[in-house]
Amino acid sequence: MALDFEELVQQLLYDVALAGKIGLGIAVLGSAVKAQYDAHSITSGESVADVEEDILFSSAPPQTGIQKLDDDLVELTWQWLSTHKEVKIRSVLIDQPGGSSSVDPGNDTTSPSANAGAWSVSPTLLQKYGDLRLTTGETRIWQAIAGHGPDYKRLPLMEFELLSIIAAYGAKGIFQPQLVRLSGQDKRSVPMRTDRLTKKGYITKESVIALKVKTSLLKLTRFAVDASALAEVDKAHKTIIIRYDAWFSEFVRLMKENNNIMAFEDMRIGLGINGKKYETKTLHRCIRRLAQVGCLRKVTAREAGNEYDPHAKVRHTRALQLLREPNDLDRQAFTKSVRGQGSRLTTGAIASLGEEDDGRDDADSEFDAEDLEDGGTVEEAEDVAVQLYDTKPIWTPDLHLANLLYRCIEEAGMAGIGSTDLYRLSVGPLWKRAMDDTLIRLTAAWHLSQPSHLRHLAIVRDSSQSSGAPTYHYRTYDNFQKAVDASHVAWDYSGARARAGPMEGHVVGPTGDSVIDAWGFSVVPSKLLVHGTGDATLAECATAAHLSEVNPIVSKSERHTSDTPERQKRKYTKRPTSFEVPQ
DNA sequence: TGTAGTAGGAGCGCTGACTC
DNA sequence: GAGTCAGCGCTCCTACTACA
Repeated sequence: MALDFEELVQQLLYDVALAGKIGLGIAVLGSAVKAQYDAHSITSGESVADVEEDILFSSAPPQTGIQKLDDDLVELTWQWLSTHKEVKIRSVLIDQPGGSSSVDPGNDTTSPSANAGAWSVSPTLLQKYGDLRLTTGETRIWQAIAGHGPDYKRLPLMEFELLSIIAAYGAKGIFQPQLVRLSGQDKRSVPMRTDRLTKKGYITKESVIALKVKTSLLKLTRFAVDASALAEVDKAHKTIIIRYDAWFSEFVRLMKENNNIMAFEDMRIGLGINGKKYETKTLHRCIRRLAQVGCLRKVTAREAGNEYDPHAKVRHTRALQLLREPNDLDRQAFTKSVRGQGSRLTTGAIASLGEEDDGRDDADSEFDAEDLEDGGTVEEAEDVAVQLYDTKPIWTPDLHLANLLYRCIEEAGMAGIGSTDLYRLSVGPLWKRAMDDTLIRLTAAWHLSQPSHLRHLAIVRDSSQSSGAPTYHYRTYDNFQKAVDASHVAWDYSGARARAGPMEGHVVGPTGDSVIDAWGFSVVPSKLLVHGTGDATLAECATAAHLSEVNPIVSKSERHTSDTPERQKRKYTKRPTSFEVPQ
């Protein structure tokens, strides 16, 4: 159907109003004109000669109106619009909001707000009208943007200003940081106002990662586009845009299609981000947050075996398992951290983590070989998924870690407990390093870690094989003795030495144990002390320990003038690999 | 590769001005 | 006085970067 010129002007008036206070530039006007004609099946590049043959013999009515979109038509439209009683012309050189052309959609030919296919403005027109914008009256702007007349109770002034800027960016939308710069409003107030606009239904607010920051993409509700048009919008922004909502929907769909368990690599391929490091890192964060709310867990799954080669090496793969039907809370967690569950994790939240995550989640190595090698996994009968940590840890910050560990190990009885089970029972995977440190202190020299009268509280470390890899195994002193008596284990090197006597340099009491002072510490022989009394300055201690030989300040005066800079540098940077402390 | 530091986005809550 | 709006201090979270 042909487009009547009056109808075209009415449509363009709407576009001018939609541009709000920013106004419509010549480039966008041209694109809007083209879009209107495209919508009425008149292509801008169609030649008159193409339709001449049809005029006489075609059953279709002859086409009327403008057949070709060129500079003259756009300029004519501009002039016609500018004479309209409701339209005003303003100069961007005087009052352009934000003062940056880079964020001004008024002449942004890539903006899809008014066009199906952009119309490229000629340099002549750009020079003539580039600094001018068409704007219209307040009532028409309100009608176009908000869908109703001016109503500052319903839509406060500051919110309307934001809305008009968002409207000016049309279907392309605008990122919240850009909106802050353009509006000049306080950056802390803008998110709240855009939230209100979303609740009132004026705009859509989509959580995305774009411009290398996590932010929101804002669009008028009427410009909410379907998934097929998203790629075009992304192109218009000329940046990587990660849409959490779209990811989440696709994520859930893929999980359900695969019986709620799926290899991580397959998920990456399914989401179309295989080989994209940046997107993969972001996906890891989303998965971590989803695991934190208990919607899914990371598992290591054994790949289906080779039926033709039963001796083929079993391969494991990183996988994800959906634990329940995702809800709105899970969608929020996928998008962002639920407030209070980040660094301020509650004990309950920690206990519900149920995943292998000790802070390495941002790296691709988060599912690494270590996860596969740890013992204590549970193999599922059906799809051979090996689940890690299916028991909630019991540690809370008000429990003394050493006491808790002793209790867990003691409850394991004569059989003892492996390190993986100990993690699972006590602190979970999150505080692995802290627990490792405590265990090393307790067991590296277990016969010295407790004074003799508390030896029954010592923890003896042994080693065992789990999944083909050596792991530590822990028993209490009494339980280890029982295991020895039952011929299940034998006193190994450390145990034999402990039973043979204390380490060299320690004073031995009548019972063979170290002599301890009133505080429970071993008494240090006087021959090991500086001057034999233990009363010395730091410098004297350093001299006695021969630290001056490696001290760069001391050696500075001895530096030979003939040393090369490289040799001097080596001297200054020389450090001992370790200090030998006399026993 | 892991960690610490930094910058920016966003949310919470308080306060003051304004209106009814 | 109550409700609303706007501004702002403080804080947390996230992504990036430099460095060991």
